[in-house]
Amino acid sequence: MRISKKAEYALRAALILAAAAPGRTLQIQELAESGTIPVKFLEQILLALKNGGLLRSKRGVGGGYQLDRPPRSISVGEIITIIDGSLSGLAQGIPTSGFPGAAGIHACLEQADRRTNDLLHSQSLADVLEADRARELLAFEI
Amino acid sequence: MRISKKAEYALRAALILAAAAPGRTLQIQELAESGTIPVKFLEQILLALKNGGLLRSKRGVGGGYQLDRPPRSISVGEIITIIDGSLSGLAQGIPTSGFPGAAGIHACLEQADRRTNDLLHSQSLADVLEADRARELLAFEI
DNA sequence: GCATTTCCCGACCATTCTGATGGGAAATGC
DNA sequence: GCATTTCCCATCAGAATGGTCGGGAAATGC
Repeated sequence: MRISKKAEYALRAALILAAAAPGRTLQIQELAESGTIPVKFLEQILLALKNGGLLRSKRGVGGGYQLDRPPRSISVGEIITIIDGSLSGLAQGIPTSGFPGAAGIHACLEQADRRTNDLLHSQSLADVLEADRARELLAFEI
Repeated sequence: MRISKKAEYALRAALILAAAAPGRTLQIQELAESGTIPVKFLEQILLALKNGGLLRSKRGVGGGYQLDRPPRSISVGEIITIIDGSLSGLAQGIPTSGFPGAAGIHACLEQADRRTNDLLHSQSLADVLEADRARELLAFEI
């Protein structure tokens, strides 16, 4: 029913990378500080994101991480899915038969899953950052 | 990210009650067998549903449970909410500031929550049973 | 008054999940 | 060859999940 801390951290890190100057690499340390994330925990997360095809990394002096694709083409849903395995699996494990309404309830939950999936896969990191800026502007005007 | 087993059982029990002849009371034993639910566990669940204003109960010989309202006016979302406390809290615990995109990501997840909430609160037990019957009919024609 | 059935506790338990932490191997740059 | 930084596996404590068990009180029907 919730998003895992791990996925939350992954989103933070991805957003920080997305907000950084394009082409710039950030090290785990910097990301951990900017996002207030435990370093070693973040390490695992970045690794997962890398293996998920989202990040590119470079070892050694001057190494670090950067997004492997433009922020416009990376969705919130994709990140959560990489980390948590799935996103909003309300229908997971629910039987499709065995008692009255079984198929119906499963279909219903599946539809809910589809909706959040669609929404979160349609929101890119760029969208999120823009929403953030729009919100700041609004706050300023008030 | 998932619906708890408890909520799943609650849905089963509610649907079984909804499918029964109106006005008929079912005992824990019957519900447990029809829904394949551990009896003592179900007891807790029915109690919660009763305190949530969904069920009416009667003690003693010939006692049991029945819905306190027509199936048309009880939603899937209501049941899950009573048992799990909330439904689809993707945005729960996500900060609204502290790093670039924080507000944006929170807003995004909140929107997803609103959508599943709307959907599941719009689906009544009656709807679910009907969907079930429609599906059976379809299977028959194939 | 006796059987039945819900009500309502509270304790316990096994397993899994979550949120980390630690230590070393392997690249890389100089 | 040495510092740096990622890679990767192993482990761990604590919480949550999904129950189980027991027992006594209170309705209700006969």
